[in-house]
Amino acid sequence: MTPKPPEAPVATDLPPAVCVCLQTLRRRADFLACARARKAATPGFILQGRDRGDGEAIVRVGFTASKKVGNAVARNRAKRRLRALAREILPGKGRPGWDYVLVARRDETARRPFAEMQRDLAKALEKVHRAADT
RNA sequence: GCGGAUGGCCGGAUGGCCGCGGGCGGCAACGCUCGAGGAAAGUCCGGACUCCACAAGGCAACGGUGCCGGGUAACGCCCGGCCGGGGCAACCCGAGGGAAAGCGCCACAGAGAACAGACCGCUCCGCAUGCCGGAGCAAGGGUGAAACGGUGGGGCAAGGGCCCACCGCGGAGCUGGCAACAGUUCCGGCACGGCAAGCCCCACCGGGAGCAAUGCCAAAUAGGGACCUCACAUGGGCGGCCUUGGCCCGAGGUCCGGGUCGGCAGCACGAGCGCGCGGGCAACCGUGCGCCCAGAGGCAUGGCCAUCGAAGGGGGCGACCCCGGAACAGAAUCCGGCUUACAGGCCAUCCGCGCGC
Repeated sequence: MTPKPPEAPVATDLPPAVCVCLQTLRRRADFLACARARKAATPGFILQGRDRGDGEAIVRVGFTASKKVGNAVARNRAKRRLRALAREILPGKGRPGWDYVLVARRDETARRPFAEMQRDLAKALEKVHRAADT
């Protein structure tokens, strides 16, 4: 057990004023469009992202956990961790007008320490954004 | 105490911070409240509910069920009983109607496997006394999953239901039981092998598709119909051709019907759950009181932390200490079952053995 300073809980360094206007992707076409765009792989998950270019400022996010991840329990748990991750990071680090998709990996998505997954997502976002800028 | 049988239950706990889905209140900020399972699983049976078809019923085909009685909305489920088999016992297992309607099959071995048959044999007779011929027999040996009744006695040349007793089998009666069936008496004569999970026969049951069912509301765009107004001017088309006349092809408006995206309903108050009482051996039924118990549509029930923590490891003579951290698994129209998966634990009843009193 790593003793953590109690005055530094994880969620308090969120930007307080950001409107949490995340929406979830609902259409297969949106998922496919993201899959064809920018990608960044991390040990716990794969990030896909693209600029919709429709002028809307909202950030949208989708989650994918295929049968390769495991049975229904494993898939649900993976998606829940990814959802929790997206809620904490994307309102601060995501770009307005973009869609993101987080793809779960077998075992690692459920097992990797959450703090590392948070760092992974921040780095992956930078990578995807940088690739889009050049 | 040890070993076993059956039935049932639980299957991580508490708290903090940040979140998610539904409901309620509020203009809002926000607050309150509820939020996975015994299997939510497999989708194997039975229903509810919808739409389609047919509506009385009968026959045929196909599929299913199959000891008896009860329970239930219903079932292939459950309860109680019967029969057969296993176990010292508690108890467990069994698709358990019909093979004296018919067809088919019964490998290998064996003489012979279904309206019997004679390999080794047994007995008698004959003589040419032999590895002979004739006649009788099916008890004994051997094969097999199964051998055309079994055991004992009489009888016989040797044998054989040939005769007798008992058992088995079949028929009739009586007694008990709602029944399956059991017990018993008399009679018969040995006539009747197994498989129905091969076909079949008999009895009973069964329309089809499914919540992405189905119903309602209904935008833009394109298109359909009715009416009104304008244009009815050029042009085109139609009635064989020409003239006159008519209709259609145009624009605008109103209305109607179908209908995609989308929205709403179905969609969670029910064959509901808990406790008590009554009936019943039980499954279950009746009744009183109390309760409201997930409801999404990219699919909520999560992330992090703290305290505690079963199994399992390791150390110690020991109290105890250290490591370790929870099985199978995640609702999608809803119920009743079945089946399958499941770390570990708890409770109740019963049986056998041992010890003590």
